[in-house]
Amino acid sequence: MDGRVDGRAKRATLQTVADEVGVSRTTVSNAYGRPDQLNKALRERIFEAARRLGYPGPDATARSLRRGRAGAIGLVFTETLSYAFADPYSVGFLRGVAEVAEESGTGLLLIPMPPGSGDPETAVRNAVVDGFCLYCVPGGHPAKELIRARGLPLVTTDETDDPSIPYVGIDERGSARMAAEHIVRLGHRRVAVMVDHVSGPGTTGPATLDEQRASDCADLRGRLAGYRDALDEVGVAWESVRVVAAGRNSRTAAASQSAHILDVAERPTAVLAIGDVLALGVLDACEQRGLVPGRDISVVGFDDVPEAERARLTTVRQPMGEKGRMAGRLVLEPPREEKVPRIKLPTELVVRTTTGPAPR
Amino acid sequence: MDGRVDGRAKRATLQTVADEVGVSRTTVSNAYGRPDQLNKALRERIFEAARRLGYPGPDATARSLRRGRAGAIGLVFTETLSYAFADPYSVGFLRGVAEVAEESGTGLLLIPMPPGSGDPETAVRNAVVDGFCLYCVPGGHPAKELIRARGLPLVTTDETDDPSIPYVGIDERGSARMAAEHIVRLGHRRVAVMVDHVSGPGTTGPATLDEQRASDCADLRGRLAGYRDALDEVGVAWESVRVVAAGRNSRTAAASQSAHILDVAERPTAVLAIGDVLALGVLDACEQRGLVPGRDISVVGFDDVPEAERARLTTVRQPMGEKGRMAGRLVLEPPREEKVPRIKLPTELVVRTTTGPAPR
DNA sequence: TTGAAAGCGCTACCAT
DNA sequence: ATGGTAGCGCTTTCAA
Repeated sequence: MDGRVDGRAKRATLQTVADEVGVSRTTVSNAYGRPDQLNKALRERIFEAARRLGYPGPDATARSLRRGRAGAIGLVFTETLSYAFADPYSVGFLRGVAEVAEESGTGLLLIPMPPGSGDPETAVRNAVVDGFCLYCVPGGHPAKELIRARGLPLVTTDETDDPSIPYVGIDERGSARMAAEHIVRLGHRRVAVMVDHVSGPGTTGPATLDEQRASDCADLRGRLAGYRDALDEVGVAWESVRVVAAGRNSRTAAASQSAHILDVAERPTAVLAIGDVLALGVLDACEQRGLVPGRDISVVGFDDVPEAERARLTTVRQPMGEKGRMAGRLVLEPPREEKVPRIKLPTELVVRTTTGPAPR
Repeated sequence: MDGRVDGRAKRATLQTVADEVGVSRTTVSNAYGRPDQLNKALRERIFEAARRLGYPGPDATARSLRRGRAGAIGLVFTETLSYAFADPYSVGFLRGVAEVAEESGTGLLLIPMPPGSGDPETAVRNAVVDGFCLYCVPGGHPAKELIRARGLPLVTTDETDDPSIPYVGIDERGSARMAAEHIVRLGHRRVAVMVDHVSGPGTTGPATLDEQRASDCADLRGRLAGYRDALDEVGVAWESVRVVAAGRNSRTAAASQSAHILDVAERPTAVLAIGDVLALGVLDACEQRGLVPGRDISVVGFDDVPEAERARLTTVRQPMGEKGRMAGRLVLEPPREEKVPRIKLPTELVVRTTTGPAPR
């Protein structure tokens, strides 16, 4: 019957103000949204009445509903926001999206969707947005279908997604290959790989081949395949490559799990990390052990986060900001063509001082 | 007349599906929102019809309007999101807010409101949120009034704000004083201060007393006052303290503006930076000049960001995450009491190796 | 278990 | 320059 029964407090509305001033709702609405549609004096009178009545201005939700525009784009994360913010790579991507959002007066709705917490369906359903960026949402994640189902513009940054979803990213495999080729060219043959996690988050230590293949993260699989490509080329069997999971994408986690790489007989001479944050952790571990990167051991990262330069880390640079900007634009102004955009941005090997010739 | 004229595409709605299945809107609504209100078979039939008709599920905006809940809390920034994300301190705060938001299935709407870009009024008015966190919004910023006017729960982290706004923060002045007292106790008397900016962003170099006083950022003024307290105590005239603006809160900016501190006759023996990011920049500049922190010059930061530990930076630790969590909670469940909460979280001086006795 | 009615608060359109 | 009308798409209450 009456919405008020829902427990909402009675509040002043457009109508209240209109009645008070003795004009129509339209006019009050115009006072806020189209100042040029009424004369200044009336507008002032309306605002004055609004103040008196404690009318807070047009309701944002109602306005969105009527206008058919939410004024926000949704960023979906499957990790906790805490992690998302913690990695400078993510931050770079977000900055990119934010830039284009800012330009069009659009907000960014962060939609946390970590494994245990809450119901992904509800989170997606209730998000008041004009489109979504899927950001590190693994292939099989339930959120993906829900989001598609909402029928809003959608962009993903995850490589092997459904080809019907617009995509912006990099050539994961080729880029990883560059990193590994660099190492191989320097003569390294005993190589280890550091990843965040293969199966669920939290799993640490060496990962079996099966586990690697089972990873739900396409980007990860792509990078591993790239490493493998380069190693195959020189006859290094992938089975001989120890793949170690840090458990999560954190510098300290990587440092501690580095024990599985550094403290073993026949220590690898090179470590490929699938992200700079992990690589920096490996470097920390090296330092603790008195190993000099570039001389005693070589370390290559991925991303080229700001901190990588300071650490003189050899890494693969990907244009994180540009990725974010492209993704943002694609959501804000979906191309009308039939063809689904699939954009690959260029990457580049940045050689600094953490890599050097393989020690004999 | 007809809303469709607005240019919106015709889409399937609840009603469409209801008609197709031959039930009422209520029943379809229940199928989505209250599964226990109808039998399984009917629910399936409804979903099936929805699929066939391309009905994307209940519209989030309409649902929000009807329910009176937006399902998001607004985070207002007056800098570009790019900067906001770039500082680990901000990130720590955001992580805190995110944590409590996640727990209650609430999203975070980032509302960019940088000086030049777009209209703050529009941004605030259109934000579909249940409350706001004001985050580094200077005292006189127009956004503040607009947000208040919306009448939603509101929390600020900026100290000397309107006392009618719930506040969570730290004792800026006392904390800064701790930092300066530490320096003073080590015998330093020639002291410089590094700030991000006093007046508008972008102003760099030494700042006059008038400029310092005119700063619109209460936190900054509080910290400067704290430094001054400690220096006054030992007879160091504040006029003799060179306050240098980096122009913005960035490590590289601080490094380059450090010239105004390090490359002058009678070089200061200690530098107080109002944030760790700036302090790290000062350290970079010291390194370039071959100055050893803790021996040739002392540097103190503020915040205790993760990077500070790695750099062995002496600093004032503030609980950024806790600040965020408290702020989030205060917005999500505004206390019903009359008294406006004003929470000050504890801080702590963390002495590492960038400070040492004043060189003679 | 299902449905009819009653709006949530607003803005676009057209007419005056 | 101002107003009347007609919904935007949904959920809730109450009754059947």
